[in-house]
Amino acid sequence: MNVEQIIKTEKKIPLERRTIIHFMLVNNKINESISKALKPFDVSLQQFNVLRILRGQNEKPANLSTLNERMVTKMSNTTRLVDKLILKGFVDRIICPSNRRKVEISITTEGRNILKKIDSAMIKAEKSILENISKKELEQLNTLLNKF
Amino acid sequence: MNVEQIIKTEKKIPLERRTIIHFMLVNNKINESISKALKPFDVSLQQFNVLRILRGQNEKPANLSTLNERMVTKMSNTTRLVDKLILKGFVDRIICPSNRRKVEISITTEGRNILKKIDSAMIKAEKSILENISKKELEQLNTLLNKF
DNA sequence: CTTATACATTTGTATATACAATTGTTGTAA
DNA sequence: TTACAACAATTGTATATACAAATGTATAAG
Repeated sequence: MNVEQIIKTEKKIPLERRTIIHFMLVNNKINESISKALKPFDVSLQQFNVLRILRGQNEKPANLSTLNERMVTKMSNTTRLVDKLILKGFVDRIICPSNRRKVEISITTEGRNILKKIDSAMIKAEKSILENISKKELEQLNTLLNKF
Repeated sequence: MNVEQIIKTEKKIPLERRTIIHFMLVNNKINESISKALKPFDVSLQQFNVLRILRGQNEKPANLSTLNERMVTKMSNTTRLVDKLILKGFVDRIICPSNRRKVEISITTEGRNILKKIDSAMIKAEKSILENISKKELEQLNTLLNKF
């Protein structure tokens, strides 16, 4: 991936700016790959993220603020994100009996089933995204990302 | 930046997946920084990108498809993005005389002025994003990003 | 017990973006 | 020259997201 070539400029970009642009370009590519993998299941990246969080709770439901805390990309409207998942039948939402201000969101069997199907597509997407990166390079990348 | 801590999970995430999540987290942070830097100027990241492309043309106007080609994050509606910039008085748009299907978009003096102001805010944001990264690490990062 | 404050979520509204269909223009083959 | 395909941008529409205000509930102070 050559930055100058992709954004079609002949100018020399300072290393700092170039790195940030580079970063965004790679991120776009990653997002495209993953969105494409999710498309057949009619589930967005954010929706998938919520489903995965709920599965990770093993049976224990989560409330909205917990979901928000754990999402990779925080959203300013998790209510409506959950609305969509309810419409699709992948999650349930009930008012928390011990604190009626809160809400308890849990994944349904149907939600677990779709997640299971998505899992293999996701692993495939991840592999294809990282196909040119060795394990050593992955570790190196993680070390660098830690510095941000 | 510790991935597990940020998304608040105790589970071990496989290195591939962890790297991708890590990547997204850093990207979110970068976007936040830059958006915050742009906020006082009431210009979005994409709008800023278009302005910078137009400035890079030195005087030569660009048409829509050229803009789209050169944008870091491609959009499926550059027309309306340009509409916003016209409303703000930062760009002009005329129908291309030699080919009336095309359009010629150019940056106005006002656009150049705001860009000049944004420039220093942007350099500051870039510096703060990369404050913990040495030059050597930057180069290392670029090498790794090239592999995607 | 009443009132005020903090909390958790939802709703309203504006804006942004994606995608497909449409419009208007140009090039080209008969 | 006409008819048709290709091109470039715009428009319509649905969906996504951001942000602030509103709703309903719990907690705490007097």
